[in-house]
Amino acid sequence: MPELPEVEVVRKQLKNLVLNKKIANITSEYTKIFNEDFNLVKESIVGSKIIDIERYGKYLVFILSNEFNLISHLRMEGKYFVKEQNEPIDKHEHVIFHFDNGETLRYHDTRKFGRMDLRTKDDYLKVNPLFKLGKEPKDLTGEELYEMLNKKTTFIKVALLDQEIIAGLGNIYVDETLFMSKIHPERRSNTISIDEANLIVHSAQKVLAKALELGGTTIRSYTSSLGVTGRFQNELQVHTKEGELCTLCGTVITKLKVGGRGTYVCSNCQK
DNA sequence: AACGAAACCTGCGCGC
DNA sequence: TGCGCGCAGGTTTCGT
Repeated sequence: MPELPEVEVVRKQLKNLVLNKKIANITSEYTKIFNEDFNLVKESIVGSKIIDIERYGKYLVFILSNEFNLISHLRMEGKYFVKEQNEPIDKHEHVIFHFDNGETLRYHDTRKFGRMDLRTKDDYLKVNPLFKLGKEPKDLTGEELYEMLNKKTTFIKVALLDQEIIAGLGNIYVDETLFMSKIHPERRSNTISIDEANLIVHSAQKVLAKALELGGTTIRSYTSSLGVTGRFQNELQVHTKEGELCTLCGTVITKLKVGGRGTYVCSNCQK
Protein backbone atom coordinates (compact mmCIF):
# COMPACT_ATOMS: atom_id res chain seq x y z
CA MET A 1 0.00 0.00 0.00
CA PRO A 2 2.64 2.37 -0.87
CA GLU A 3 2.33 5.89 -2.02
CA LEU A 4 1.40 8.98 -0.03
CA PRO A 5 -2.41 8.88 -0.43
CA GLU A 6 -2.63 5.19 0.50
CA VAL A 7 -0.41 5.66 3.54
CA GLU A 8 -2.48 8.65 4.62
CA VAL A 9 -5.67 6.61 4.37
CA VAL A 10 -4.07 3.93 6.53
CA ARG A 11 -2.92 6.54 9.05
CA LYS A 12 -6.45 7.87 9.50
CA GLN A 13 -7.98 4.42 9.73
CA LEU A 14 -5.39 3.31 12.25
CA LYS A 15 -5.97 6.39 14.39
CA ASN A 16 -9.62 5.45 14.66
CA LEU A 17 -8.80 1.90 15.63
CA VAL A 18 -5.78 1.88 17.92
CA LEU A 19 -5.46 5.25 19.61
CA ASN A 20 -4.95 5.16 23.37
CA LYS A 21 -4.95 1.39 23.54
CA LYS A 22 -2.26 -0.07 25.78
CA ILE A 23 0.30 -2.38 24.16
CA ALA A 24 0.53 -5.41 26.45
CA ASN A 25 2.88 -7.44 24.27
CA ILE A 26 4.51 -7.63 20.84
CA THR A 27 5.20 -10.88 19.04
CA SER A 28 7.01 -11.53 15.77
CA GLU A 29 8.31 -14.58 13.93
CA TYR A 30 10.11 -12.50 11.30
CA THR A 31 12.05 -9.91 13.27
CA LYS A 32 14.06 -8.72 10.25
CA ILE A 33 11.18 -6.28 9.83
CA PHE A 34 12.81 -4.36 12.69
CA ASN A 35 16.05 -2.56 11.94
CA GLU A 36 16.90 -2.68 15.64
CA ASP A 37 17.12 -5.68 17.95
CA PHE A 38 13.63 -7.05 18.47
CA ASN A 39 14.00 -7.57 22.21
CA LEU A 40 15.10 -3.96 22.58
CA VAL A 41 12.10 -2.80 20.57
CA LYS A 42 9.83 -4.99 22.64
CA GLU A 43 11.01 -3.78 26.04
CA SER A 44 10.88 -0.18 24.81
CA ILE A 45 7.31 -0.38 23.59
CA VAL A 46 5.43 -2.80 25.82
CA GLY A 47 3.41 -0.99 28.44
CA SER A 48 2.96 2.19 26.39
CA LYS A 49 0.00 3.48 24.43
CA ILE A 50 -0.17 4.77 20.86
CA ILE A 51 -1.20 8.37 21.45
CA ASP A 52 -0.91 9.66 17.88
CA ILE A 53 0.05 8.56 14.39
CA GLU A 54 1.98 10.88 12.09
CA ARG A 55 2.97 10.51 8.45
CA TYR A 56 5.96 11.91 6.58
CA GLY A 57 5.93 11.03 2.90
CA LYS A 58 5.35 7.28 2.87
CA TYR A 59 6.47 6.78 6.48
CA LEU A 60 4.06 6.22 9.35
CA VAL A 61 5.15 7.17 12.86
CA PHE A 62 3.44 5.67 15.88
CA ILE A 63 3.78 8.23 18.66
CA LEU A 64 3.95 6.35 21.95
CA SER A 65 3.11 7.53 25.44
CA ASN A 66 6.72 7.07 26.58
CA GLU A 67 9.94 8.53 25.15
CA PHE A 68 9.87 6.33 22.03
CA ASN A 69 8.28 6.44 18.58
CA LEU A 70 8.01 3.57 16.14
CA ILE A 71 8.52 4.40 12.47
CA SER A 72 6.92 2.06 9.92
CA HIS A 73 7.44 1.89 6.16
CA LEU A 74 5.14 -0.42 4.20
CA ARG A 75 7.40 -0.64 1.14
CA MET A 76 5.64 -2.68 -1.55
CA GLU A 77 3.00 -4.69 0.25
CA GLY A 78 2.87 -3.84 3.94
CA LYS A 79 -0.61 -3.65 5.42
CA TYR A 80 -2.18 -3.28 8.84
CA PHE A 81 -5.20 -5.08 10.19
CA VAL A 82 -6.95 -4.92 13.54
CA LYS A 83 -8.29 -8.27 14.73
CA GLU A 84 -9.40 -9.96 17.89
CA GLN A 85 -6.66 -11.80 19.76
CA ASN A 86 -8.21 -15.21 19.14
CA GLU A 87 -8.34 -14.93 15.34
CA PRO A 88 -5.83 -17.25 13.63
CA ILE A 89 -2.52 -15.80 12.53
CA ASP A 90 -2.18 -15.43 8.77
CA LYS A 91 1.11 -16.70 7.31
CA HIS A 92 1.99 -13.17 6.22
CA GLU A 93 1.30 -11.47 9.55
CA HIS A 94 4.84 -10.83 10.76
CA VAL A 95 4.36 -8.49 13.72
CA ILE A 96 1.49 -8.54 16.18
CA PHE A 97 0.85 -5.81 18.73
CA HIS A 98 -1.34 -7.20 21.49
CA PHE A 99 -3.48 -4.61 23.26
CA ASP A 100 -4.69 -5.11 26.81
CA ASN A 101 -8.34 -5.09 25.67
CA GLY A 102 -7.99 -8.32 23.68
CA GLU A 103 -7.54 -6.69 20.29
CA THR A 104 -4.44 -6.97 18.13
CA LEU A 105 -2.82 -4.78 15.50
CA ARG A 106 -1.24 -7.00 12.85
CA TYR A 107 1.44 -6.04 10.37
CA HIS A 108 0.93 -8.09 7.20
CA ASP A 109 3.57 -8.11 4.47
CA THR A 110 3.64 -10.77 1.74
CA ARG A 111 7.06 -9.86 0.41
CA LYS A 112 8.61 -8.93 3.78
CA PHE A 113 10.04 -5.70 2.36
CA GLY A 114 8.58 -3.37 4.99
CA ARG A 115 10.73 -2.08 7.84
CA MET A 116 10.26 -0.56 11.29
CA ASP A 117 12.59 1.68 13.27
CA LEU A 118 12.55 2.49 16.97
CA ARG A 119 13.48 6.11 17.64
CA THR A 120 13.45 8.50 20.56
CA LYS A 121 11.09 11.46 20.50
CA ASP A 122 13.80 14.10 20.83
CA ASP A 123 15.59 13.25 17.60
CA TYR A 124 13.41 11.04 15.38
CA LEU A 125 13.13 13.77 12.75
CA LYS A 126 16.87 14.47 12.85
CA VAL A 127 18.17 10.96 12.15
CA ASN A 128 17.59 8.16 9.67
CA PRO A 129 15.26 7.47 7.99
CA LEU A 130 13.36 10.76 8.20
CA PHE A 131 16.05 13.44 8.30
CA LYS A 132 16.91 13.38 4.62
CA LEU A 133 13.30 13.16 3.46
CA GLY A 134 12.32 15.89 1.00
CA LYS A 135 9.20 18.04 1.19
CA GLU A 136 5.84 16.69 0.12
CA PRO A 137 4.31 18.26 -3.00
CA LYS A 138 1.92 20.38 -0.93
CA ASP A 139 4.87 22.02 0.86
CA LEU A 140 7.19 22.36 -2.12
CA THR A 141 7.46 25.29 -4.51
CA GLY A 142 8.24 25.03 -8.21
CA GLU A 143 11.28 27.20 -7.58
CA GLU A 144 12.64 24.78 -4.98
CA LEU A 145 12.07 21.80 -7.26
CA TYR A 146 13.66 23.63 -10.17
CA GLU A 147 16.82 24.31 -8.14
CA MET A 148 17.18 20.62 -7.27
CA LEU A 149 16.43 19.36 -10.78
CA ASN A 150 18.85 21.85 -12.24
CA LYS A 151 21.76 20.01 -10.59
CA LYS A 152 20.79 16.58 -11.91
CA THR A 153 21.12 14.83 -15.22
CA THR A 154 18.95 11.80 -14.37
CA PHE A 155 15.65 11.15 -16.09
CA ILE A 156 12.93 13.35 -14.59
CA LYS A 157 10.96 10.27 -13.55
CA VAL A 158 13.92 8.96 -11.55
CA ALA A 159 14.33 12.35 -9.86
CA LEU A 160 10.65 12.49 -8.90
CA LEU A 161 10.87 9.01 -7.40
CA ASP A 162 13.81 10.18 -5.25
CA GLN A 163 12.30 10.76 -1.79
CA GLU A 164 15.07 13.18 -0.87
CA ILE A 165 13.96 15.49 -3.67
CA ILE A 166 10.21 15.16 -3.24
CA ALA A 167 8.47 12.91 -0.72
CA GLY A 168 5.43 10.75 -1.29
CA LEU A 169 5.37 10.05 -5.00
CA GLY A 170 5.78 6.47 -6.25
CA ASN A 171 5.49 4.73 -9.58
CA ILE A 172 1.77 5.33 -10.13
CA TYR A 173 1.60 8.98 -9.18
CA VAL A 174 4.82 9.97 -10.93
CA ASP A 175 3.41 8.59 -14.20
CA GLU A 176 0.16 10.47 -13.65
CA THR A 177 1.94 13.66 -12.60
CA LEU A 178 4.17 13.65 -15.66
CA PHE A 179 1.21 12.99 -17.95
CA MET A 180 -0.71 15.91 -16.44
CA SER A 181 2.42 18.04 -16.85
CA LYS A 182 2.86 16.89 -20.47
CA ILE A 183 6.47 15.97 -19.74
CA HIS A 184 8.15 12.82 -21.01
CA PRO A 185 9.60 10.64 -18.20
CA GLU A 186 12.94 10.40 -20.01
CA ARG A 187 13.53 14.13 -20.14
CA ARG A 188 16.78 14.97 -18.36
CA SER A 189 16.11 16.74 -15.05
CA ASN A 190 18.33 19.70 -15.89
CA THR A 191 16.29 20.44 -19.03
CA ILE A 192 13.14 21.11 -17.00
CA SER A 193 12.28 24.82 -17.10
CA ILE A 194 11.03 26.81 -14.14
CA ASP A 195 7.57 26.87 -15.70
CA GLU A 196 7.64 23.09 -16.08
CA ALA A 197 8.85 22.67 -12.48
CA ASN A 198 5.90 24.75 -11.34
CA LEU A 199 3.63 22.60 -13.46
CA ILE A 200 5.05 19.39 -12.00
CA VAL A 201 4.49 20.56 -8.42
CA HIS A 202 0.99 21.74 -9.21
CA SER A 203 0.13 18.50 -11.02
CA ALA A 204 1.51 16.35 -8.21
CA GLN A 205 -0.58 18.28 -5.70
CA LYS A 206 -3.68 17.80 -7.80
CA VAL A 207 -3.11 14.10 -8.42
CA LEU A 208 -2.38 13.33 -4.76
CA ALA A 209 -5.33 15.38 -3.50
CA LYS A 210 -7.74 13.63 -5.85
CA ALA A 211 -6.31 10.22 -5.00
CA LEU A 212 -6.67 10.93 -1.29
CA GLU A 213 -10.23 12.10 -1.80
CA LEU A 214 -10.99 8.76 -3.49
CA GLY A 215 -9.26 6.70 -0.81
CA GLY A 216 -6.14 5.87 -2.83
CA THR A 217 -5.50 3.50 -5.72
CA THR A 218 -6.10 -0.25 -5.72
CA ILE A 219 -4.65 -2.03 -8.75
CA ARG A 220 -3.46 -5.49 -9.74
CA SER A 221 -3.70 -8.08 -7.00
CA TYR A 222 -3.15 -5.49 -4.29
CA THR A 223 -5.83 -5.35 -1.68
CA SER A 224 -6.05 -2.52 0.73
CA SER A 225 -5.66 -2.85 4.45
CA LEU A 226 -8.22 -2.07 7.10
CA GLY A 227 -11.04 -2.46 4.63
CA VAL A 228 -9.88 0.55 2.67
CA THR A 229 -10.92 0.31 -0.94
CA GLY A 230 -9.41 3.00 -3.14
CA ARG A 231 -11.16 4.27 -6.25
CA PHE A 232 -8.46 6.40 -7.88
CA GLN A 233 -7.67 3.52 -10.27
CA ASN A 234 -10.76 4.69 -12.17
CA GLU A 235 -9.08 8.07 -12.69
CA LEU A 236 -5.75 6.81 -13.97
CA GLN A 237 -4.85 8.37 -17.32
CA VAL A 238 -1.72 6.44 -18.27
CA HIS A 239 -0.50 4.12 -15.51
CA THR A 240 -1.48 0.48 -16.37
CA LYS A 241 -3.10 1.78 -19.60
CA GLU A 242 -0.71 0.23 -22.13
CA GLY A 243 -2.51 -0.27 -25.46
CA GLU A 244 -5.40 2.00 -24.52
CA LEU A 245 -6.00 5.39 -26.08
CA CYS A 246 -4.92 8.67 -24.54
CA THR A 247 -8.02 10.51 -23.31
CA LEU A 248 -6.62 13.80 -24.59
CA CYS A 249 -5.36 12.96 -28.07
CA GLY A 250 -6.28 9.35 -28.87
CA THR A 251 -2.70 8.16 -29.23
CA VAL A 252 -1.99 4.63 -28.00
CA ILE A 253 -0.42 4.61 -24.52
CA THR A 254 2.94 2.84 -24.52
CA LYS A 255 4.93 1.18 -21.79
CA LEU A 256 8.65 1.58 -21.32
CA LYS A 257 11.24 0.98 -18.63
CA VAL A 258 12.62 4.04 -16.89
CA GLY A 259 14.98 3.66 -13.96
CA GLY A 260 14.04 0.00 -13.84
CA ARG A 261 10.36 0.78 -13.33
CA GLY A 262 7.44 0.09 -15.65
CA THR A 263 6.49 3.47 -17.09
CA TYR A 264 3.40 4.48 -19.04
CA VAL A 265 3.39 7.40 -21.41
CA CYS A 266 1.46 9.17 -24.15
CA SER A 267 4.32 9.87 -26.51
CA ASN A 268 2.25 12.49 -28.29
CA CYS A 269 1.17 14.53 -25.25
CA GLN A 270 4.37 14.12 -23.25
CA LYS A 271 7.46 15.86 -24.63
C1' DA B 1 29.94 11.52 -6.48
C1' DA B 2 26.71 9.33 -9.34
C1' DC B 3 24.51 5.94 -11.91
C1' DG B 4 22.59 1.36 -13.05
C1' DA B 5 21.98 -3.24 -11.52
C1' DA B 6 21.17 -6.38 -8.08
C1' DA B 7 19.26 -7.55 -3.80
C1' DC B 8 15.61 -8.03 -0.58
C1' DC B 9 10.90 -11.64 -0.88
C1' DT B 10 6.54 -13.88 -2.45
C1' DG B 11 2.90 -14.69 -5.60
C1' DC B 12 0.57 -14.28 -9.92
C1' DG B 13 -0.21 -14.46 -14.85
C1' DC B 14 1.53 -15.74 -19.16
C1' DG B 15 3.49 -18.63 -22.88
C1' DC B 16 5.04 -23.07 -24.14
C1' DT C 1 -1.08 -29.60 -15.62
C1' DG C 2 3.58 -28.04 -14.89
C1' DC C 3 7.48 -25.03 -15.39
C1' DG C 4 10.13 -21.04 -16.17
C1' DC C 5 10.11 -16.29 -16.80
C1' DG C 6 8.86 -11.65 -16.03
C1' DC C 7 6.52 -8.57 -13.39
C1' DA C 8 4.81 -6.09 -9.09
C1' DG C 9 2.41 0.67 -5.39
C1' DG C 10 9.90 0.65 -2.72
C1' DT C 11 14.32 1.35 -0.89
C1' DT C 12 19.11 -0.02 0.09
C1' DT C 13 23.41 -1.88 -1.25
C1' DC C 14 26.84 -3.15 -4.45
C1' DG C 15 29.92 -2.48 -8.26
C1' DT C 16 31.78 0.42 -11.98
